[in-house]
Amino acid sequence: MGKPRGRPRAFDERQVMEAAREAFWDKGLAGASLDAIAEATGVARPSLAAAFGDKRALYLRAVALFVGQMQAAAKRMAGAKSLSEDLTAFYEAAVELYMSGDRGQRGCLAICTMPVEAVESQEIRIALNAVIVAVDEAFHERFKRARELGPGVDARARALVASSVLFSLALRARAGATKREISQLIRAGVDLLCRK
Amino acid sequence: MGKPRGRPRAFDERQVMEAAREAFWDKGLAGASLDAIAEATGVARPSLAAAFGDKRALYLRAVALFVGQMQAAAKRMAGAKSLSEDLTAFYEAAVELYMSGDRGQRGCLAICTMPVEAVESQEIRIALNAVIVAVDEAFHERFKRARELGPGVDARARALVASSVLFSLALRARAGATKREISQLIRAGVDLLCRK
DNA sequence: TACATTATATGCGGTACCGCATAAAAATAG
DNA sequence: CTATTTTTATGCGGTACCGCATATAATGTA
Repeated sequence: MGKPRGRPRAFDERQVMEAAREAFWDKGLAGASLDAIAEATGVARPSLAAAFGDKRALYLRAVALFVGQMQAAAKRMAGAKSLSEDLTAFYEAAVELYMSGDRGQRGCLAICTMPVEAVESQEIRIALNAVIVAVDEAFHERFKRARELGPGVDARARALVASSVLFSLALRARAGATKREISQLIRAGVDLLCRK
Repeated sequence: MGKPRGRPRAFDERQVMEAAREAFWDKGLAGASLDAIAEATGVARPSLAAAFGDKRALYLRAVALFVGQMQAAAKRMAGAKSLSEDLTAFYEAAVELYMSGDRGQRGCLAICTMPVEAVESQEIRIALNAVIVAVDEAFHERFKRARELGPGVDARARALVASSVLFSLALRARAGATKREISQLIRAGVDLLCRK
């Protein structure tokens, strides 16, 4: 493929996406403004619109970027160690992300900012559901391989509860929970999830 | 207390609160407009401001109204029946509320609309945390009384996971989960939470 | 009946926001 | 060098929203 025809992009698409992710992570879809993203990146709004579409489309791309990073972390859970070690490692990696950010803890971009939009926007509702299902399936995969649990254990049921613990961590982190409280939940969740 | 001095209220405060709750439940704080609430109730905006303060104050009152209704439902969990029956009954009562609404499922007003505001507004972050803690404590009370579980079981740890299941139900309902999926989660959660 | 008090109704001011339209700029292709 | 294509920059239009200020109405009190 040769060089593109017209005037080249003057901005870095990845940089804009990261700025958008930060803005939406802090304020959600309704609370964030394209003006702020445009100013933060030095890109004019019409350029954003041409490259990414409208505000909602940019938001959904930012969510996808975030989810992709989460899924990369989830692969560390692929069964290298024991079930409880893998679960703990994944929860801790997630919390690491949830508690990052200079301006305080922000939880999960998807779980903490999509639900509020999910009633008015079918598109976002479907995307949110896709995120939830993906988390369920990631845990399901891990539980299916868990030989620590007897054959009578329902891997699917465990996965639903494991997802719930993750969502809870996401919410609590954003609500300002301490690391100590977070750790207690991780321990309680893993302990219960690994019962025979 | 005698009658108040000046001109009497021409609107029903409770009716306004319910309209506010509906609006915020659907759209969240940023997405809902005072204009819409004013129009829906026939009350002019300045009257709302005089009676309830600004938008955020009205939102927090609507959340308090909702949480109060939830807590009333939680008291049904006071230990009348077995642990698993009480947990199931409470989850089902909550889900009943989460899946109500003509325009589709809305989940929990607090869990689904407060987090997005919790980064920018310390007031809402604290209020959200208070809701979470209240849920934790409600479950904690119930687990402390559960004699089905041995004395070695950590009631506090169980409560943290039980809360997580509730939050998960709230999120999934808003994401459009089916009643079947919701039921599976309740069953999986209760089953695990009642393990010895 | 006159006054004080509270609530209501209307309207203004300012801000922020999104989307689009138009014109200029920067690159490639012929 | 000209034409074409794509991006950029500026600006306009319209909408929605919140908060406040002012004037009016309705009630209790003297």
